[in-house]
Amino acid sequence: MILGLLSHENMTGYEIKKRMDGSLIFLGGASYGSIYPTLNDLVKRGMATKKNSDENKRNKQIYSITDAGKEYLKQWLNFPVEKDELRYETLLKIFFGNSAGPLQAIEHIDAFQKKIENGLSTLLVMEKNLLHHLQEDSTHEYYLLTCRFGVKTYLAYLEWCEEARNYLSEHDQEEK
Amino acid sequence: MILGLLSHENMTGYEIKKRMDGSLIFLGGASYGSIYPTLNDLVKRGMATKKNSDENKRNKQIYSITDAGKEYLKQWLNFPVEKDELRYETLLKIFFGNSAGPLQAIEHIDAFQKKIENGLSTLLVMEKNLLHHLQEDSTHEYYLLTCRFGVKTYLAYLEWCEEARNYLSEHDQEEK
DNA sequence: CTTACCATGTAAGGCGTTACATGATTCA
DNA sequence: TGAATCATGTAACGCCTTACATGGTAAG
Repeated sequence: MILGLLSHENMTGYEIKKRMDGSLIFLGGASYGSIYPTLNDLVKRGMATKKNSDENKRNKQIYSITDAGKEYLKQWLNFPVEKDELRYETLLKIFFGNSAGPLQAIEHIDAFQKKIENGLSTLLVMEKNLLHHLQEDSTHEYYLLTCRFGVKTYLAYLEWCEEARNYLSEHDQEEK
Repeated sequence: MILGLLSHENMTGYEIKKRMDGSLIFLGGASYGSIYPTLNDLVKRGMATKKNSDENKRNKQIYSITDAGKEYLKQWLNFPVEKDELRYETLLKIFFGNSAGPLQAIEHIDAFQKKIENGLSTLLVMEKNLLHHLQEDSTHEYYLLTCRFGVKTYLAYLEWCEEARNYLSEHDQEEK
């Protein structure tokens, strides 16, 4: 992922982290404790270079991808996908929800729904922006596809939230 | 998750692994190298007991949840969700797809679609079974909700696959 | 009789997080 | 001037996987 980001533009470790925690959170995050060592490893392996920006006294390291790095990235992209993994604790808590009862489950669904609604509105803004700037850069088309994936799945999640809540509250009434 | 499984029925480590890799793969898997030590840890912490089944000469250890384990599980279920994480390598490869081009991206989408179609048909079978046996056990209602989540999201994925493939193949023609 | 599956566990190692340590700059 | 943000890194630790090591049983 870091190599991919560097293929789009030169960045510092700090900026990479921000990107991963921000608009790309959808693709997965990372901590400084993994970003900086990875970056240095990429340099060691000849896939990136590190330049000290002297713009300020700030100790700012700007990383750039090399041709070898681009080649490696292309190879990785070419390679079949190994792992697609969804790990939703919410889902686990719903699955074992019988131990705690419907009210607990509904609380988890409510919390989940709020998170998803927030994520969705972010994605919709991104989508709009991408549609505006599609012509500028062909990478934007791929961003858009990823974004659309998010929009569609989040809409499905929200439908599920409604359905599940209705199901559980009906069941809860029967119990009384 | 192991504690949750034990709350539903007594099991061996081997059975737990099979369950996690089978119908519950949706909730996440685990290796023996994490299951057996966890099981022993649960025993050490008084949350489960281990009984040697003497049915055969087979060295079969059957684990059961204790009251303390049930209590701990309930507390965990009560606790707010900390992490819902989706890590789809497919998505990452689509996002950086510009480096490899639309044909590569379409290949990843095709492979993804096949995986999802398989998963969906499994989920639909599960759903049917659950609907048949809903009355028997109230845990089934929670299984059904989880299953419905899968069905809905997988359908959304498949819609996305169509959309993305169309988008990319149009774009590919323009390039020629 | 041998292949596949049942069954349990340990050891080494990889990967990533959290916490720590440090310091500059910007803005209110 | 103090808080927030920019900025980089290391060390300890936890968690998990892979690979190894071992053996029983069922079915063809």
